[in-house]
Amino acid sequence: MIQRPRGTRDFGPADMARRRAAENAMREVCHAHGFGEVVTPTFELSELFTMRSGQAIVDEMYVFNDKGDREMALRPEITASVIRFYVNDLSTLPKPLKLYYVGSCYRYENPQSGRYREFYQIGAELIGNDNPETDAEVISLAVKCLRATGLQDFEVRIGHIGALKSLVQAEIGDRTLASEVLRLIDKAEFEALGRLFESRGLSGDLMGRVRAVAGTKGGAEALDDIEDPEVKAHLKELFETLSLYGVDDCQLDLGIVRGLDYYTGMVFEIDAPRLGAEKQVLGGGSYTLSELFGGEPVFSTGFAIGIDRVVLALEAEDFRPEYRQCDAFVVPTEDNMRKYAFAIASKLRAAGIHTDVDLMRRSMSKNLKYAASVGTRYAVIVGRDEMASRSVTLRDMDTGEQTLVKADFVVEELEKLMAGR
RNA sequence: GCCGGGGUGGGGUAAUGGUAUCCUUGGGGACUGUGGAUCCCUUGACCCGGGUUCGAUUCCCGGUCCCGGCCCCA
Repeated sequence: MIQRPRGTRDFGPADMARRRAAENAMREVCHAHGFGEVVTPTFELSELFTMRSGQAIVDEMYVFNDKGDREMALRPEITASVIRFYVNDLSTLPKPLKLYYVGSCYRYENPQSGRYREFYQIGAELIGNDNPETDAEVISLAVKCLRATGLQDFEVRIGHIGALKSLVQAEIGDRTLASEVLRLIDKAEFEALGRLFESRGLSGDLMGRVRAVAGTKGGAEALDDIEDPEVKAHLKELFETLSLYGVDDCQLDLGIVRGLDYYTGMVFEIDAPRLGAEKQVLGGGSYTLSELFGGEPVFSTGFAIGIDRVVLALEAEDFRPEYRQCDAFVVPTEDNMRKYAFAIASKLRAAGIHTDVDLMRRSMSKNLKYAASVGTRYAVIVGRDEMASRSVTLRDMDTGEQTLVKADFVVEELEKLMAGR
């Protein structure tokens, strides 16, 4: 037996029905917001990702040399590919350019709850601006995607890198040191931060100001505590616009740095508290990447949702839609009725009704048992009597109620019955 | 990379230093127009490798995978 690779999963029909339901709900919301789908390669030149995130991430990527000795990597995320695509081919499209994507990503990490080596993301990028209404559009899209899946229990935290970045970079000339400080702030490791400040002879006064800014969090009322006037005005307008979109209950959290150098303004994260250690289901913010890949500088705002974690969170909320393989199962009562059964099945299928028919040459009772065990809603029984009157018997598998209907109207009758339930 | 807990048919389980229990599921049959029942038959398992032993599924070591946590999280 061949084992499945570590950190990967197989999904059966019932799992996929649930996953696709969540995915399709989110796709619909993206389209409703005017975002168009893009697909980019599953693997890229590994340079694309190291340019963005540094050489260190090679350890956490699936990297390999292809037969032409090019260094490739399975994508660990999709934003870089989308921006590469934009810079290469889409940069002359009218702005704002609104793109979304769905796909698998790969990271060589140790699997645990909600963390896999192959996982699935849906994300969106709005290319062209970083003003408050753009941020609101993107956050609102993110929240509505999650709501559309049926998820109820999640927390939106919104921050702005500008506040900390400008403070730290203005006070610390050394860029490396500054980004180290930002990293520790992101981790909320204030003891380590204190030690760093001490060893590098930085003033305790700055430390206090950093802590004050990073500790600025709370509901919309906390917006008044923001010192940086530009950040305050930006976030105030953002929160107001979000409210117009019906997105309230967002938390302000200026401690979010998202561990990255390339975010430039608003950053946001969404957690599903019912999940375990890996409870973040979404991360995003505004950034500039295009010039890194050789394009004109342009602001983008985007996010990525971890589909796997959304599905886990839905399960934690006991949201498990019923899965039905088929709506109708055509049952011949005896062997010489099988051809009639195929004709009826064909008619139902042509009408788009999810239909199964006996292929095992089983007896009527075994067929009914099979139809019940796979959760079919209606058995369509065809036999000598039905054929004689050009009819079929529809049996509701839950109630046992049966009706004889003309074969010519079987589609309409079934649709009527299904709509009535 | 590190730590803890696990690994018996497809799923769920029991026992055991002498190759394995029960339930469920799958396949078939009886039955023959509602038995979606009932009865019968049947397929199918000790994660992998090494060690100890006359003999290992059981004990020991290593690996692997799963579950959870740390680190990390673009």
